[in-house]
Amino acid sequence: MPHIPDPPRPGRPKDSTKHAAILAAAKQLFARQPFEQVTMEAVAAQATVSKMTVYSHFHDKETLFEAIVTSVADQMIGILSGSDLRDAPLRERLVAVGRDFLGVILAPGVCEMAHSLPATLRDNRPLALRFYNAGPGRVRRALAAMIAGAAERGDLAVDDPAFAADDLVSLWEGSRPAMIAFGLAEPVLPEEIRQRAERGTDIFLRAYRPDAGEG
Amino acid sequence: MPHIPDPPRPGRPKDSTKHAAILAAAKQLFARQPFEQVTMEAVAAQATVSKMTVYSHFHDKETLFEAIVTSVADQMIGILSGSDLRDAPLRERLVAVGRDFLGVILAPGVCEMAHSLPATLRDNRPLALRFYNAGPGRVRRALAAMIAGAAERGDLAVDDPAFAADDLVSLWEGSRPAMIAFGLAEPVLPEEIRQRAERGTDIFLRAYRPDAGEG
DNA sequence: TAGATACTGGACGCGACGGTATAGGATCAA
DNA sequence: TTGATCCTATACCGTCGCGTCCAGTATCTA
Repeated sequence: MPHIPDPPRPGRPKDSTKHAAILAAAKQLFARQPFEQVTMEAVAAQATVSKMTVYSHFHDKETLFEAIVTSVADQMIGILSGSDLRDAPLRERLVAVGRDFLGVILAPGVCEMAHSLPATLRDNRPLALRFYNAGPGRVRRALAAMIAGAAERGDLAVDDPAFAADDLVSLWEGSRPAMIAFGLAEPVLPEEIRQRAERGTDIFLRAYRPDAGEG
Repeated sequence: MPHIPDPPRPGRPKDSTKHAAILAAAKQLFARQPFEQVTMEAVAAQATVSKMTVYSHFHDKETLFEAIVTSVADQMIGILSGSDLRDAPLRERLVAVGRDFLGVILAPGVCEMAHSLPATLRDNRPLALRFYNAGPGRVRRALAAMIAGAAERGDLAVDDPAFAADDLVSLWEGSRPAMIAFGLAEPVLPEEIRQRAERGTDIFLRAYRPDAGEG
């Protein structure tokens, strides 16, 4: 996404801080309420900006929403593409990916939104796909590759790396995202994220360790 | 919930088939769209009933929604309270519970709704709690008890039965519910439910088998 | 048969919200 | 300074959906 460097137009330029403020306000509101319940007036008020300004930066409510989703997706990519640790032992690599993944998916703002997204995105397949591929999908693909490599080296006894990656992610998450979405649990602390990543990884390794004799 | 047997009132009695039709129509619509997008007119049309009739049976849109949630929750309880199989081997018992659970949670109508519920129920804790306790919560409690029993008998090496139950449910579900909610996958066939229940259970048993030496 | 209630269909009041219009002040480049 | 554009504030329009009212008809009990 190369940011075209403003072809110098006459008149007063747009205030990029307002743009950011609107984006931040919308992100916060969409995280709390589903699409229909977020009013453009509320976004404007939250950003301490006139409603007209909102419409001057984002033509549409849907355009604004898509900008949010895209932004979160990009943020996910940024965080998740860093965690690899080429030559650390397998467990450490998995735990690191798990920590990053949980850090994103359980973040105070993201988690609630992630669970109100489906309802809104069900009739917007392209955007839904993009979001999924930037977050959960990306992690699953990376994990499947790591697992396949470990299997070839004989470090894991795995039938299908994709299934195994799914298992690992599921063990990391547990019921936490659902509970948060239901409003039955508070957002997690970093300490719990670390514990979940380690616990899930250990259980995974125990289930798939080579001497378990599973084809 | 004992159904009070109609204190005989004068005049034409309410048509219970209409009541059921409204409930069914609403269940179908709420499964597809979030709360705000379902119009009472649509419910009436779907039930081939006048809008006024809808309001005569359910005072409110929220009342109707709560009736749906309650109905689904009761249905869950009905299905899930049957699966126990007192003296079958552990694996068979777990697989049976898993099949029932997945059958409910991945059912064509329930799964989509389950993922639009949180957004609607976040400001209705009691109802959210009731739903959770009737479905996922109930299963987790039952599983924790079964797992604790197996651990006492030495059939499993488990630190915390509640965590372990969480792991098992997570392995059963995988990413399927999320994918369906995002509209990126179709509702599942019974065959896949069986496979998931067995696969998840086997992986769980492998991770927690006693000779793995985990405290 | 009479009285009471249920169902239908259409019309409608009302509030909420997305989006537009307008007018006036602010801020930039030339 | 000028002209173009941005931002604000407010008023406004159109629509949509909830919930109600009403007049007419159907159905039940006594």
